Amino acid sequence: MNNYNHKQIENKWQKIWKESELYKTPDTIPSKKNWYALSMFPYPSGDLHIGHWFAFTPADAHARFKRLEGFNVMHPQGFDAFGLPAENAAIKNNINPKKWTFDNISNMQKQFDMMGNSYDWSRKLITCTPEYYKWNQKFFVEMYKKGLAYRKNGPVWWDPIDQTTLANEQVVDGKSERSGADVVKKLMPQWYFKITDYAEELLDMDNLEWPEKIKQMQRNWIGKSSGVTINFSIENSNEKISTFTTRIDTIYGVTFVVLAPEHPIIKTLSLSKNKYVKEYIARSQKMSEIDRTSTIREKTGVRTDVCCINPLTGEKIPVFVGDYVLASYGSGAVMGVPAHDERDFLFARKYDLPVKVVVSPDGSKNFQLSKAFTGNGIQVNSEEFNGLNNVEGKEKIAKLVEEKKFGKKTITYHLRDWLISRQRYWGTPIPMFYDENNEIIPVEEKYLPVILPEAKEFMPTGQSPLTLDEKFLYFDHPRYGKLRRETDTMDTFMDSSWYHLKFASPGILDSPFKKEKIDLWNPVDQYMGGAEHAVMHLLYARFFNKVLRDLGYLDFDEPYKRLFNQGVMLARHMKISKRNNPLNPQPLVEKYGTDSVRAYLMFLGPWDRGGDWSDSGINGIYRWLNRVWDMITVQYKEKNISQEQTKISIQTSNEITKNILSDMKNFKFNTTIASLMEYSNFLSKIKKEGSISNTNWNNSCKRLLIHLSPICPHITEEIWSILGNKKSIHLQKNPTFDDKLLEKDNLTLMVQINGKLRDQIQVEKNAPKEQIIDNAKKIKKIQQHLEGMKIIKSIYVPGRIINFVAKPE
RNA sequence: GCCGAGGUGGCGGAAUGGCAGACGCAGCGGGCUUAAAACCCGCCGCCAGUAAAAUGGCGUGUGGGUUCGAAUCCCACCCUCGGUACCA
Repeated sequence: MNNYNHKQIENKWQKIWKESELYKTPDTIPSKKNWYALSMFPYPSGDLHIGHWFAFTPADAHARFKRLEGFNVMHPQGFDAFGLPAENAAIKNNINPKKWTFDNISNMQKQFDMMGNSYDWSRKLITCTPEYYKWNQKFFVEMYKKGLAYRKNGPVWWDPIDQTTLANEQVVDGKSERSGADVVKKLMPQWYFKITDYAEELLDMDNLEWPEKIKQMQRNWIGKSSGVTINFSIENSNEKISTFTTRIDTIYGVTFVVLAPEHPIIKTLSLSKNKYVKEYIARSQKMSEIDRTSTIREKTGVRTDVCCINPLTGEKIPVFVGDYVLASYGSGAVMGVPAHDERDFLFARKYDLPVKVVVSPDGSKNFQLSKAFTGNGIQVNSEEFNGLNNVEGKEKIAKLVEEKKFGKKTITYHLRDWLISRQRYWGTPIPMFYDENNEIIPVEEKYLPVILPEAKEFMPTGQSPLTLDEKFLYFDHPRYGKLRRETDTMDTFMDSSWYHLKFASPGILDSPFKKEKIDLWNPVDQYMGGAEHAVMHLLYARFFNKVLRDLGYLDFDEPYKRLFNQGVMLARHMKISKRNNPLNPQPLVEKYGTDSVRAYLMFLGPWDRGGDWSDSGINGIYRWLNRVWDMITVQYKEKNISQEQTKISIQTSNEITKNILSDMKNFKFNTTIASLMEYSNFLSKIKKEGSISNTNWNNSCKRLLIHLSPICPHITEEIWSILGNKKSIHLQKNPTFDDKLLEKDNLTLMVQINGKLRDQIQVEKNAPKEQIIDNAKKIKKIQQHLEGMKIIKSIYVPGRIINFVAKPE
């Protein structure tokens, strides 16, 4: 028999699978249920590195496993092809972004082939093609007509390196998530999607089988908080300052009110006539957003010339401007309660403002504070509410505020509307016209797609490069005459918000997708990808699903039924250079083969944990696959068939299958492989002895191969065909197990004294408790340890342990 | 600060109330070989003990607790990673 030649085998089978269209998925197969296995599609950056392998090959193994379980599995792949890197490459190397993107795609697709994944490439999609982005545009127009897309002049995050605007989510620590630049706020007209309309529904994730961690992150991001909006009237004015608070129970403790520097009332009341106020506001606007939002920074502010009135007490309260108050949250103004809010406490101390305790932990009025007391307690100094628990106080005071029309209960969210427009070239053109009065006219469907024209100039200027294209910019409309086009393009998260639908319905040109096909496959049964998309892609896709539902395209509420996040593959302590790139899997594939690389990535540890990449240890996997190859391809010879070994081998086989079926289901590839290694070690011992029949041997080998096939699809397919099987191993069914066969006649029980292991004992399956305990007591070693002791209790847990609790006599 | 995950041999990790360290890497000893690689066999937590064994003690970040019994459950703390942060 030949030696294991991974290179030849992998080439051979990849070619055969392609030619026979083994992984092409029909929409339905009678008697099979559909299963949609989706990996988050990649950005075509140029090369697939080991991180991509870590994301995609275990996902493929899981999809293959579902196939063995008897599902009709669709496992598609495509390219998230719009985005900045293409444009940056264009600027840097003077390459056409389209060419750059498509070159990368063809290169990456070759690398994808090397992985041996079971992709149905007939469903491939590339988001930068007009056939795809046309539907972005159609959806956009429909959303506009429903009031879900709107244009607003607003303060937006501006990335000075990428020269474009960013959504809230794309700003991390005051820096651009993409470029790393310090972002600044700019006032510009922008397009938004009204994701906030769906905030409440997005919070409902009870029916999602997602990691709790991701759900929690989304909940935090949406940031629901309920409280009361209460209005403070201003002395000698008809204006009111409305403030939002979650602690209406502390209303009697308000000793000042703080406005955000951007608060509109500052203008209305001409508060900046006061030169200190004017200077303060000017200074805070110059300050970078990172400095302003730094929590370590001292809270500062400036006193204005006006006072307002606490509607409940009638007290006169000074009004400040302070940059620790954010214009974009709540109502842009807060009531200052220094006794019960950390920030207000620091502010009050700095400006020597009174601190009035209204909630006290023990109910005493003269409770002394060294810092704010933010816990629950008893209302004091709160007029008619004194003596109440503040939780109750909160309810009662809120009721009073509503009755007296001082304000009303309010719910606010941290979530802001999704900023969708980008002043960049390589994206979906936003399908809108403007007439001479700057009135917005959506592009009619017959004029879609608005084709992204070829461009020559990509230098970021703050305006979309499309502005420079006169031919694109103006349109002679039969009804409206000469119209100017919108030149902004869409955020690429638009593309990934519905791509999973397109996979289910490929090749359709007259509509985004066919509903009958969508319903066959969606929602996605198993979505797999990195946790870095927890609050962006995954939230947008959920929002978009609900929008499409409300537009009548879909009937279901959520796009991804189950989600699994693989961990991050780090490459620390390693220099990445083009010549010697430790992240490039190609040399490993050359040396050990795809199957070894796949198995090694899955063997490293739990998939959701990730780890520091190192290839030490892959040789162990390679050696093992070689042993499996030799063991099965070299003829088995019966020698002395033993009933005992036959029984053990059947037990072992059943046990292994039971473990593997459960581990594979739960993405525990590492323990699956460990079980397979154990099984092959066991079989190789059997082979040396020749102690089971040929039939049993063959069945065991088949079992091993089928279990291994999702992880190592090539070697298993080759051995499978060497064994004479005509139909692909990837079209087989999982081996089964029988719980009855797992029961053993004799068990080994551990014997403990006071919880310390002292010896073990063989017992018969159905032996009575008393007899077992009695026998255990008689063991020599146990007797030795019990010398001078008295057994006060004997514990017997069937199938597990015996424990004697003993004391000195 | 807050939310979440985690801390186990030289390394990756296994065990989620009952044999700690499965499986593998590295290492050590031996076989095969003129030799090396490959391959095969054996050993491999720490300390004490022994000619070698036997054997005993200790041991899952730290300290306490629950339990006949804890890596696993509870409390407090320390550290690492991920997320988030003046959200009123």
